Amino acid sequence: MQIGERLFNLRQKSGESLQAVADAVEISKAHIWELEKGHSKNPSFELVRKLAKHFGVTIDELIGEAAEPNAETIQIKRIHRGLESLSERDRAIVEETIHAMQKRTESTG
Amino acid sequence: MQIGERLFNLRQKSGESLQAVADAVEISKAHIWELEKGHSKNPSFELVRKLAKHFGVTIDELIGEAAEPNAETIQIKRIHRGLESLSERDRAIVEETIHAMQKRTESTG
DNA sequence: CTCTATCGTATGATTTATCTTACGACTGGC
DNA sequence: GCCAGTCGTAAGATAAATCATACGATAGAG
Repeated sequence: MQIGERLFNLRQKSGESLQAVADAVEISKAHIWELEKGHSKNPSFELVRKLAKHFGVTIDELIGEAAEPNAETIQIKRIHRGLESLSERDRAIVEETIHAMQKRTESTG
Repeated sequence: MQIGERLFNLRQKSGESLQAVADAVEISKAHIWELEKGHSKNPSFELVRKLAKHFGVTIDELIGEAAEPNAETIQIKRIHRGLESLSERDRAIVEETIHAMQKRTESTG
């Protein structure tokens, strides 16, 4: 179970500081650290939910026995989150960019 | 969200007393009552998990937050799929693009 | 080199979840 | 009638989560 260890791994993979995830889930960075270190176990359900959402993993992936996602999927999920804050118009631009990248990659290799 | 209300309904449906579910999830009956009455919100994740298991519902059914996909989330999911076919390098570029868009939107209003 | 910001760490304060205990209302058995 | 048990309710105590703050180390800007 060790939520602390998972939390630490997820944070390392996403390359964020304690403060960054603390801000994202609206909690003190001290508490994030305490959770990672195991000085605090049994976080509230609400906090677990926020953490899972922020890291783009399911609650089972954060707490349960499910395997941890690799760096690649974390990057994708982080982008995914960023998309939500964009306007539909901007998202359309992003989508075109991706299509262009795909075509370029196809022809190159 | 009102976990208390859900809890009460589930308990009524199962016809159990406060003490019965308290025993089942290994917690005091007082606390079950406090949760139902809303005198305590934000139970620990572990407790929520036990309660869901005891009542035979999923955590989502206990806490309740079913999200029907709208047009926006559909667009996002489409982009998400596109991301998977990109190289890590290209994805990093996409991410920067999104960040730039976010900043522009922030400053604009 | 110095100043400043940010990193992880850590401690003591505060808030909140959770527990212990007890109450009055209501039952069923004697 | 009374006694014992269980019900939901509630207040007060305790434990634990969460916070506010500060420290030394490190890295970058000037």
